[in-house]
Amino acid sequence: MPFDAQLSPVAAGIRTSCQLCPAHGNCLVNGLPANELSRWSSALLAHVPLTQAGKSLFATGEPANAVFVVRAGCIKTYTVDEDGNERVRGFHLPGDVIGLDSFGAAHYPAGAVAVVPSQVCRVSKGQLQSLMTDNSGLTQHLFERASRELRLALALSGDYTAEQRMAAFLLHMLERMAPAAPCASAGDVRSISFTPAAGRSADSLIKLPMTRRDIANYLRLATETVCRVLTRFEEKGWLKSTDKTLRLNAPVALWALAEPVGISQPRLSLSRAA
Amino acid sequence: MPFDAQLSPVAAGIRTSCQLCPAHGNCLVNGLPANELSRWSSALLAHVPLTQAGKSLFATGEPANAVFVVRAGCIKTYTVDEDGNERVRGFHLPGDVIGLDSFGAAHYPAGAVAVVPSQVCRVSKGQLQSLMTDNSGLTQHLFERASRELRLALALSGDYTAEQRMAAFLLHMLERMAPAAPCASAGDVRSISFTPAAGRSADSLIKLPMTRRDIANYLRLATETVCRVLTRFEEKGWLKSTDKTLRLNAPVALWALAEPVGISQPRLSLSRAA
DNA sequence: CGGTTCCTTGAGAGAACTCAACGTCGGTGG
DNA sequence: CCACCGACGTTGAGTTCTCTCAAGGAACCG
Repeated sequence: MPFDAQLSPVAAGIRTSCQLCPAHGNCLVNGLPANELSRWSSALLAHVPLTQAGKSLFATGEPANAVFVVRAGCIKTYTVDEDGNERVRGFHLPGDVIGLDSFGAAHYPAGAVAVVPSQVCRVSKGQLQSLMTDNSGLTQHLFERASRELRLALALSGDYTAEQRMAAFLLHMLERMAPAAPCASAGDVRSISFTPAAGRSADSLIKLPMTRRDIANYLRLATETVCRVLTRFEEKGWLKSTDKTLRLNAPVALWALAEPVGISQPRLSLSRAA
Repeated sequence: MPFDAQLSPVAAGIRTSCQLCPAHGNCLVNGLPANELSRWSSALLAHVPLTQAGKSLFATGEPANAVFVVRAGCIKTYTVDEDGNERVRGFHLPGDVIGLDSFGAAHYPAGAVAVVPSQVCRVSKGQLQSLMTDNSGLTQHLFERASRELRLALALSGDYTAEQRMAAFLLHMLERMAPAAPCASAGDVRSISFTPAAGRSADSLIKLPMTRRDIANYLRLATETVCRVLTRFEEKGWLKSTDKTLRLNAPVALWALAEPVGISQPRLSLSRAA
C-alpha cells in the first residue's frame, strides 16, 4: 500500500506514522513513549474513510468489537429509542476516541455516523486489550480519556437554561477545535496538517460542522430554540453568525453565562498535586 | 466506635479479606484472580467510616489523590456553582467506585458526602496506578466501571419528562440495591452481609436513603415535582410510598415509561448482528 | 431550475418551576 | 412529658421557559 510522505491519498489500513497525523496533537497516543507508540501503530487500521456525511461507522446494538480514533472530520454518536426519537450523545473531533462507553458491553450503546466526510483509525477490542496489558502509558491515557468524557457528560447533564447550554457548547467546541485546526472535513486534510493552531488567536472563529438540528438535539433543545438563542446572542453583539461559521466577539460574556455548567473556563489552571 | 462481632471491629485501615465484605458481590474486585485480589487488599485502606449523614469524604476542588469504593451506606457526589446552587451528580451504593471521573484531573470535579452513615475503602492514586501496571484484570474492571458510568451519564442526560426520569431512577435504584441488599446504613452492616439477595423477589421494596430534595436535584426536577410524580404513580396503583420506603406494584408500567431513557430494562436482550 | 433540506421567525400551548401554605416527623430542652 | 423548632414532605395556584405548530426564505444537489 503506497503512502505519500506529505499526506496524501487515503487507503484504509495504511501503515502510517502517527507522528505525521494531523490529529496527533489531540490524539490519545500523543506523549506516549516510542515503543508504546509503535506497538499502537502496528495494531492500528489507519485512515478508514467515511467518504461522505451520513456514512455510518457502526450502528446501535452492533457487537462492540472495536474502538476508533477520529483522524479528520467529525463523527456524531447517537441513540434511537423505540419511538424513533433520535438522541445525539456527542460529537467527536480529530483525536477523540469513539467507543469508550462500550467497554465491558457486548454491543455499542450508541451508533456513530460521519457529520462531514471523515477519517478514523480502528483498533479491535482484542488488540486493544492485549495492548493494555503491557503498555501502561497507553492504558493510562485511555483511562484519562474515559474519565474526561465522564466529567463532561456529568457536567453537561445538569439543568441549565438554553442560553447557558448554548454558550457552554460554543466555548467547548472552540476549545476543542482550536488546537488542532478548524474542523475541516477529510477532503481538506491537506490543509489541516499544515495549519498551525488556528482559532486561539485574536478573534475566535468556529466552523460548526453539524446542523442546528443536531446541536439542538445534543443540547436537549428544539431546533428553533437554538436559532433564537443564537439570534439573541447576535443582538447582544456577542457573536456574528454566518451560516455554520461563527465569530465570537465577546467570549467573556459567554464564559460568564456558561460558568455554572463548568466545562469551559477561560484558562483552567490545573496545577498538579500529589 | 462500637461494632458487631460478626464482621469484626472497625478501625480505619484494617487489613481485611474482601471475601467477607458485604459489598463484595458488587465490588469491582469481584471475580479477580486471587493474586490480584490480595495485592488490591494490601493497597487498601479499608473500613473508613463516615459515621453520620452529611459527613464529607472530600470536597470539590480538593486534590484528587485517591479513589474510593463504597462498603456500606450511600454516598452522593455533588458540585456547587458560583451562585451556590448545589447539583447532585450521582448516588454511590455499596460496591460502587467513587472518583472515576477524577483520573487525569488534579482536583476532584465534585465533592462527596455520606447520605446515611457509611463506610468506604480508600486506595491512593499512586498505589492504584502501580497496581494497574501489573494487574490487567483490575485494570479492566476499573475500565469497565468507568465505561458503565459513562453510559449511565449519557443515558440520563437525555431530555425526558419528569415521569420518565422518575421511573428510570426508581428502577435503577431497585436494580442496584437488590443484589446486595436494601441499602442499609453502616450501622446495619450486621444484617447486610447475611441477607441473601433481597428485593429481587416477588414484591419490590426499595428503601431510598436520600431525601426528595436530593432525588429532585439529581433528576433536574423541583422537589415538588418529585412529590407530585410519586403521587401520580400512587394514584395509578403503580406503587405505594411510605416515607422513604417504596413498594413497586407495577414495575412493568414503570419499565414502559422508562424505556426511552434506556438504563433499566427488564432483561436487556440486544441480539443484533453486524 | 425544481425539489429537498436547513435555517429563521412568529404565535399559541404545555410541562415544570416558583411561591406559598400546611402537615408530619424527630430531636431538644424546659 | 410535652411544647417547640427545624427539616422534610405534600398539595395548590400562578408564572415562565421552552416546545409545538406553522410558514417563509435560503442554500444545496441532482
